[in-house]
Amino acid sequence: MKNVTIKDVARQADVSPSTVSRVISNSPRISPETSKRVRDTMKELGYHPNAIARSLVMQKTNTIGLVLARRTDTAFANPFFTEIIQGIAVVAQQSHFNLMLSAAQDYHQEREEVLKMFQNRMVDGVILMASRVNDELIKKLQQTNSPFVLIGRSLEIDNIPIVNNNNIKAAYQMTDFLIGKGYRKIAAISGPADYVVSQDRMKGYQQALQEHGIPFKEELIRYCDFSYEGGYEAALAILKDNEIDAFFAFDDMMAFGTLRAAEKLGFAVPDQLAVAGFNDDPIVAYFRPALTTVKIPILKMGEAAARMLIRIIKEEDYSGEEVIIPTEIIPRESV
Amino acid sequence: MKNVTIKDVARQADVSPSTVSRVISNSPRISPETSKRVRDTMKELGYHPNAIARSLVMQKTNTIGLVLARRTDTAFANPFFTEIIQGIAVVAQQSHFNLMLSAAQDYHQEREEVLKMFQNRMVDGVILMASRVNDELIKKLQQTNSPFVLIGRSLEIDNIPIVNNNNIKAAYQMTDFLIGKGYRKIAAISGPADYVVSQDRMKGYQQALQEHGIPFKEELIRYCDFSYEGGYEAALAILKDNEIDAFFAFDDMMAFGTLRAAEKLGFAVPDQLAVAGFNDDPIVAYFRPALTTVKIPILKMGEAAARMLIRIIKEEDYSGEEVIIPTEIIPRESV
DNA sequence: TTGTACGCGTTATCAG
DNA sequence: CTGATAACGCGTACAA
Repeated sequence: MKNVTIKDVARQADVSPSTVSRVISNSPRISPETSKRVRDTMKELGYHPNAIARSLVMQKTNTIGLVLARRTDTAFANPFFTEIIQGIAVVAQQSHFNLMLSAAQDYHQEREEVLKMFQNRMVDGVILMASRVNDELIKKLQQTNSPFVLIGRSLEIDNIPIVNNNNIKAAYQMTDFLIGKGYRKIAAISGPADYVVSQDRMKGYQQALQEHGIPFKEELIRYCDFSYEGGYEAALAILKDNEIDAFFAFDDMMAFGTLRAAEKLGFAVPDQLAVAGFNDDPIVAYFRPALTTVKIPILKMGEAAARMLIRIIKEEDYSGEEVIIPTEIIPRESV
Repeated sequence: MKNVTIKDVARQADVSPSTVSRVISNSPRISPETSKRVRDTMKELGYHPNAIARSLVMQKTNTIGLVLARRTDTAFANPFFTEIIQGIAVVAQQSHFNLMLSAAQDYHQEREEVLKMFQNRMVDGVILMASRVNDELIKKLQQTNSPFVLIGRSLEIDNIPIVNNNNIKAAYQMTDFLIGKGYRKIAAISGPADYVVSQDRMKGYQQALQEHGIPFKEELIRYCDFSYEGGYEAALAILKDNEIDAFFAFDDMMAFGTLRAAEKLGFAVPDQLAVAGFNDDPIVAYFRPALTTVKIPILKMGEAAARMLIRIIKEEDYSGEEVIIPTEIIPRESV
């Protein structure tokens, strides 16, 4: 049951290991006969190249890393992440890259995991989904020339490989859409304040209000987790002390929570209260009332990120760019 | 920017490479002074062991593989899989194992992917989530002595490492529960017929009917994808030609589809028609009417599988076992 | 307690 | 067109 190596093939085919190696890599300077003979013995012996040994000498692992920088439970509960992973997995597959997954419990651990992946030479590059501001991890990766691509981070840092949607614009448009529908007292339920997505969406929300001459009220906004429970509690809190006619939740799961909170307090949606979300998770359309939301082509973002990373790894003189994926408002029943 | 190796450390600390190696592996026979000196220089030089090189010599990758054997879109759309992944990821992390993810588009490609992982020596073992009957992949893995653990496969093959829930029993209990509630004309919506889970749940369903003296009717069962759309269409088809008082869908997403189909045709749930699901996906509780379902501790199954696989890999004389995770009926509004 | 020499499976360089 | 030989970075008998 011993593993058959390049040497075994060489011996059997009566050539040197180098020749076998050349056959494997389709080297042009090799006679058709030997090539065939070697290929035959490879089949015969059931030979498969050892990727580890190859990695060692090539200094390339053909592996990309992905670390989820949230408590894994919240990360996986949100369909957003699984869809991103899906996009990445498919592209990796097509490009003959392996995908290494790692889950970090918090922000600090994410840093450790990412650095470890590089330090142990397990990956050729990573895709980062963490979205906090002010990340020294980024600097570190830049300093050490470690290939990486960001997903969903701010645009404020320049010249950095990133796949994003324009959160400011999207939030602006949704808010504008709500105002156009006649809503004036629009409350906002945001994700954690230190996430760039939260900040950007908040900006767009405020911009739209301002342009329509609607005063921004601090008491109409709440920050919470990107979760059903977070949205639920936040909505209850806002409804308790304020009279409003619409909710704009910066995430679909939060929007669901909002929906149920409104329902619980006896508000009819959308007649007495409108609710809008963000993401267009696949599950959204199945709920009642169906959620009006901002569609983000999440899958495409994952794919784009993977493609960019692989290109950065492969091409010496390409170091990534900024890709903005366009969003779209999906009107449904909840508004 | 060159990578610092064991040799660099050795030279700097004025010892031999083997000594450094011993320090790394905490070899007992080494003087405290040299140990300290070596450790210091490791820090000083920013040394990190190269996992690839280590893998090559140790013939261990410390990596477990996971391949999703569905069209990736359907795989990821179903929360079941993401939760399994989560459980696996957490345990892998704790055990200092890497997790390699791979997505296969179909049954045949799954086989290729799994074998490739082993042939290229990328993994020490794999976790399989494919659930079709009669799998030669399994045999192949057994023959080649490749560590693996199954999740959710049949119990019919003996002596095989597997984490499962007792689908027959669970389906029996849910059907029995429905009958106890007074329902008699219970239709079943199953996943694909060649999946073992489907078959097992169907068995339990039939057993319960039989024990209560209720005749089993072929026209009251339908097979479809594990998806919302599948359940929706199946329910419509059944309702079109039959008069029934309850649906038992063998998956929550299908149950949702069923729910909406009933709604569409004007049936009030649960007053005119009961609907029961399977899995207890986290999202279930948020729907209206909230779904009565069979709770499977999915996360625990992932964890158990990962733990078992790692133990198989590490312990020479342990080759896995059969772990049955208990299920539980969660009564909610839909029944 | 430490150092030397060899091997893990491949690729690359340099001769021939 | 092909074959030695030397790396890649590390672990480990065997010696000292």
